[in-house]
Amino acid sequence: MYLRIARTLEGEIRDQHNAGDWLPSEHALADRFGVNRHTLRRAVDELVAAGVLQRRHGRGTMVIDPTITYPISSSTRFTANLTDLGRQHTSDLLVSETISANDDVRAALGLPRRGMKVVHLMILRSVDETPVILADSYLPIARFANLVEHYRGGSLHSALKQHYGVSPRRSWSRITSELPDDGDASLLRMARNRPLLRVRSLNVDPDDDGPVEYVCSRFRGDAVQLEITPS
Amino acid sequence: MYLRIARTLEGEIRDQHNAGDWLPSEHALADRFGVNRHTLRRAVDELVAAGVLQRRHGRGTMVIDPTITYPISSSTRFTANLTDLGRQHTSDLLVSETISANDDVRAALGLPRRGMKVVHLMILRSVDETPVILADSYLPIARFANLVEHYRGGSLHSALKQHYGVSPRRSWSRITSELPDDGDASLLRMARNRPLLRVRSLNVDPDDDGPVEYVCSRFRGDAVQLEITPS
DNA sequence: TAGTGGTCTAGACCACCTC
DNA sequence: AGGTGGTCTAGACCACTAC
Repeated sequence: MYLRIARTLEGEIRDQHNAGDWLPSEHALADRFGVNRHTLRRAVDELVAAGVLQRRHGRGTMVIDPTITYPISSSTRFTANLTDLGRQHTSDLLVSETISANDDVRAALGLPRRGMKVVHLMILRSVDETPVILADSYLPIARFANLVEHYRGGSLHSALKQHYGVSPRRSWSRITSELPDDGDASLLRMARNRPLLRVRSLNVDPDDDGPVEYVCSRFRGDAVQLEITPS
Repeated sequence: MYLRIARTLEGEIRDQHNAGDWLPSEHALADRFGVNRHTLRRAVDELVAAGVLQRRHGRGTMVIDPTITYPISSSTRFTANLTDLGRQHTSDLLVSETISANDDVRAALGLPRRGMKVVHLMILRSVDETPVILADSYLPIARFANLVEHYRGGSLHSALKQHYGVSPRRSWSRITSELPDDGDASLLRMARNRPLLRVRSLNVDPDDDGPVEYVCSRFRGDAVQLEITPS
């Protein structure tokens, strides 16, 4: 019964509601479907788990953007070629700062000592107003002095080439899948219970194979397909 | 209260239980904690969602391997190199049959007509009794006649080489992330709300680049890390 | 047939938010 | 103060699994 109610509700939401709308109260919905409030809650549980609804204690139950939550047609998927990651799409620079490298970054970039400084860039790449990739880039400050001043947005790799004469080449990529934290889910406009593709990769200087950029990218797992072909 | 019970239960499970153990019944646990069965169920819900427990209707509630469920240390992760996929680990042949190719398989293998026959193999690869990869392989029957008889388990690519003289080479791989369905979650002993890495790839004959095998592999996203390095 | 988890009902009280 | 979602209780019946 709760599954039937969930399907009914889901259809109505897709037809009649937009993101941000508030649902009638659980009490009202339970009355309307002629079931106990617990049963109605169980139905809403399903849609919360599916990423369609979001509960707010004391306020109500809100509709989340349904158009992104259900990219059922595979034609709506983005395809990202691994060799092109970090070089395409419109991008917004969210963070640009100099920080001390943590252990992961140090290991990837081969920095010898703790606490060495790196430039941290957080970039959100979008296609047609839809956020697709959220990427943290880490570059050693020793090699890219003043990068924070030189790069203000757009193509990072163009800036690297223009100001430092480097055209990084991908060395390796490691792919895992996780659930997003609140911040990532919000920026990528995805439900917290939908999977996230995480790609960590290292870019090196093609001349000397020295590490120049460590990137941790996050994709909406349901919206992006990574394609790997032999180089 | 249900959160307190969940934490208590989780601690006991990690200390005293191994994967495959059955928990006491909900009725017994509710009695023991002095709460209503619904409250106890709500606590168990948490651990099911966290991937610690798995319910089986009519049988009981089972403990899932906690060492894989919480791979907090990255050293406990499996690493699979994309070029090695399908050639390693111990494997169980779950399904071996001849079927009509669906559209996805036809497109990948370049089969001209609808309804052409392919061999479908479903293989579960495990490491130390832990299921890691679940793979569906599709091979054109025209090229691999009697494969169902020739291959009974073990290394598929050894069998292909021995009986058909082919050593397939990876042509491309496409990676997405999804939530598992019931069957996949059960076979991979993972929670339904944890992410799944899905890798679709095509293997070709190195001699003529003709498609010989289309593979759809599923990994536990939290237990496996795909590594990609230039060949 | 007995035991297990799955669902539904009915009612109560609490915590949170808005007015 | 009144409405919303969050939790707990009590009891019932069903569906599935094992013996």
